[in-house]
Amino acid sequence: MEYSFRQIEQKWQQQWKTTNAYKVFNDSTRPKCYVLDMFPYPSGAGLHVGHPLGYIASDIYSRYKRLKGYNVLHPMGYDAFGLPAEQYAIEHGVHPAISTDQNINNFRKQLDNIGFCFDWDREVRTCEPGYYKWTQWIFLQLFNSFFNRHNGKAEPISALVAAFETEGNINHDCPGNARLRFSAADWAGFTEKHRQEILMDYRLAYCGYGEVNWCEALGTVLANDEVVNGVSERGGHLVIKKRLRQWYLRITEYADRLLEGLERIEFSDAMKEMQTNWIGKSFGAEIDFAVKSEQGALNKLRVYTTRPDTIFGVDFMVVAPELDIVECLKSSGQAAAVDEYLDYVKSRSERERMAEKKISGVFTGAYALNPFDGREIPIWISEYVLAGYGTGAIMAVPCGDERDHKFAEHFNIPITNIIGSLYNGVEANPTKDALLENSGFLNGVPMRDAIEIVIGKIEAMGIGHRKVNFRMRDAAFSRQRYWGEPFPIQWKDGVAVPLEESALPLELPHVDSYRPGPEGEGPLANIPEWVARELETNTMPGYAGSSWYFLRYMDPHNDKSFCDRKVSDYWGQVDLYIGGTEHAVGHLLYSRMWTKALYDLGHIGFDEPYKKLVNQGMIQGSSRFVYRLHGTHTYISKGLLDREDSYQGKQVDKLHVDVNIVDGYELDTNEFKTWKPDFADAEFILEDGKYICGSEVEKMSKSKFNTVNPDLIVEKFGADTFRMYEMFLGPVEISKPWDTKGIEGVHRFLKKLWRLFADEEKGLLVTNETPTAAELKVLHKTIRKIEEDTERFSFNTAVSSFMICVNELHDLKCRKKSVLEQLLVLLTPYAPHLCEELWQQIGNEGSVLDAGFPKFEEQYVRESSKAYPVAINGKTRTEITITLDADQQQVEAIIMADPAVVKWLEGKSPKKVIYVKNKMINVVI
RNA sequence: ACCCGGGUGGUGGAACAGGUAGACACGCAGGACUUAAAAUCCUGUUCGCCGAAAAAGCGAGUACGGGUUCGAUUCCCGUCCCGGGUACCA
Repeated sequence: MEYSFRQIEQKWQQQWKTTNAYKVFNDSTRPKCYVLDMFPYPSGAGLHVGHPLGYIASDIYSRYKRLKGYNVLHPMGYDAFGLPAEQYAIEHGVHPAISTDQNINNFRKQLDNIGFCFDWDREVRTCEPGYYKWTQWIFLQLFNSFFNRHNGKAEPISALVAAFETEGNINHDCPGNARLRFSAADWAGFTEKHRQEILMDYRLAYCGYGEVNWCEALGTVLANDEVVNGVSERGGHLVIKKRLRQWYLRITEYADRLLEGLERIEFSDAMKEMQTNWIGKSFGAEIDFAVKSEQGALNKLRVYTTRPDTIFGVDFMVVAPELDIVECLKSSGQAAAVDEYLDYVKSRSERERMAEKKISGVFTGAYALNPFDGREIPIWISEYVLAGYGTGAIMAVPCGDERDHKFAEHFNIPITNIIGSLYNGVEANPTKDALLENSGFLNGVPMRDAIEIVIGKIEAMGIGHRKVNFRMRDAAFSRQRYWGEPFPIQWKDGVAVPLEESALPLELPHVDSYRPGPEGEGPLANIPEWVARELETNTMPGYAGSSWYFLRYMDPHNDKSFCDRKVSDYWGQVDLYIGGTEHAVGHLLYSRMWTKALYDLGHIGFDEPYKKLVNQGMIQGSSRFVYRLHGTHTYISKGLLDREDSYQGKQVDKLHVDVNIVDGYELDTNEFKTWKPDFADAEFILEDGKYICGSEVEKMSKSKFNTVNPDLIVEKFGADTFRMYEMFLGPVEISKPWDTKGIEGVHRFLKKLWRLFADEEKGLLVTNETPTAAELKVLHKTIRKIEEDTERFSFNTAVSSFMICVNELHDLKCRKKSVLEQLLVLLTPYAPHLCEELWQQIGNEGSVLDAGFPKFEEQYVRESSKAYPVAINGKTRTEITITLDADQQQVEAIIMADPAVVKWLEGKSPKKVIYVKNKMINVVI
């Protein structure tokens, strides 16, 4: 009886399917547990070994919770809309629906191979009308709502209209237009169109205008990372900023609640910090500075600052170059320089602008006047100030801000020191603790106090006011693309009119060409019938479907509602969410916002989607390289090279080679010759009879030939080995390169475990004898460790513990059923196939999936003494075994009698003996 | 540039609340079984010094430079390198 994993795994996968072993019901007397993986995008490249890392972790946790008696929801589906499928369609003419379908089938086959416990009856695909009907429905909920700042909640827009009719907007500041003020009478007098324009400025999903990266040559809008140095990545065409009509989500209204919610959820501190920084709440003031300019067209410059206390240290102003006011500021002398600089900035993406180390900027020729001492302050423009944040203009205080300091140094702007000796003339000091100097009426005042004093003063003078700002902007919610959800919106006389609920889903129509429409519109604008119906031609972005999918899994077939309220009340929040940090400030913020809005409107009973988040690290690729003598078919083994790029002084080209035809670092030269036609005539210069490849850690990607298909690993070693090996690689949250070379060890472990139960010739060896104390100690140590490690997602150390357990039981020659069968249950979440097989072989009824997690009993592992490390002055010198109940005096007496300690004391008497119970002893001389 | 994370033997990693650095594996070396190989089993394996070897011992050591502490991989300050994110990749 040998461990034939292939046969065993296929048998149980089939069996579990037949018995519906993973079907989950929405009602149960057992406590619920919802375990979710981040939604995968089904890419054409298929699954590589990096993808399943998180899925295996969540699968283990799900199975563990099931053994612990929970009703576990662990679903899977596909975030199926997206740019790559559309790009593929443009290049190959294949409809995205078809390629997406193929990709999904491929993904599914690969997933099935690994033996996950997903309830596939709950699969969802965002691109199916049955799903996106509800994405559209939720969009309409947002469209038909506004954020009531008085109670901090989303409410129906009808409530706002009612308020406008009776009192105007006196109690409801307009988020889209802060200065808007009207009375009930005004409202009554407005045209319907005007009213709708006003309401648009309140809606949670609204239409506005925004700048995009426009590439005229491609006729399309580009993502930031498709733009490199002002030109398109594909083709190198010029890219400029263009203003387009866009949909937005008013996520900024939720900024405070998104911050507050972080206190109630278990995300890592790093993740909370990233979200907090992204939201970027700051307290400061807006201050108006009088302007002295040649044109005289602008009388004040409004800046936002978090440090009004430094107002006497302002040495220059910086205005975002794209602000309209720049035109009014420039003097005739500076006009040429300003215009030239504006041209430069136009070609720069926001990312490039922020990443730029080189300091650039131009003086406008205008001055602002310090309201307190009348000093003339030159107004500059520079790309380091962005139009979208604050007022798009800052007051620069070089002695207190590093970027301002560098700018001043670069342009030789004199620096005013307002913090005395705390400024060293070389580096800015951003302290808030200095006593102000050179600061008029603020001299001698601590900066912290001065903040309030200045705000009070500018408010009294009517030249500014206290202001809370957020770095976060409203989320752009439309794409000029085909492969996304259509908006359920019609445009009538320039007014957006929502479709009736009964008209949903508004299905994505078929198109013959995926080319963009006219004027930067999406492909839908090319369809005459669509345009004739006055339907919105934008589609929703990738994160629309993924912002609420966790709700649909609860009730995936419901055609009356996105999710029945009773069902969402039962499942509630996701208890464990596993996914990568790359979603930190995108998906994770959007879905939190959607959840809050749905909660406010009474559709669900909780306002945070994910109770606990565990981040999974990336599995990187370990690329392999061959070295070709330039212009020949001769390949040089790595060890023979002089340098990476030269062999005996001649040039060598470094080429990626498929990692799958390399064993460790040794190339299979025969396979290499058949890999690509180019290499058929390859000749090799070997070292020690081998061709040794170079290596590098890179992102796993098809183009680098470093992807490894999990199918191959499963084929060779089995799914159970694959699952455990991925966990054994290291902590789930750490990124690491994939390397197959350690997998043998995990496979050997499973075979060794198998041999505890059975022998190839003799068959089953398990006995009904009573276990010894030593065996029970091993078992219970392992129960405790596995439970602890699984609870804290330390799967790599859990695998180690299993290995230790099996090694020890092997040394004890343990064949006792009562011990071994409990070990099987412990291991089931990690290696379900093998455990189910042996569970059945040793004569158990029913499935090991529901066997119940073993109970740890302390009595079997109790120790009475410990071998203490004894250090002299912090250096461990010897080890002495002492009973655990010894007290300080007893311990001192024992160690003073120890020859090793006596030797190290060299006749001196110790100053102090530090004794930490159950840890260590340190003798200080 | 900014925000977040990471850096420990030849390799992946362990050390969970500041207490024996290197668990568990891979690889490598030696041995057993075998005609041989595979599989399996046993022994050793941070580096340096001492030593014929074994045993024992000494010194150094967790990216680098400082600090706090009886004691630092762990806490604090600074530096370097790598990864993720920076708003239309998902």
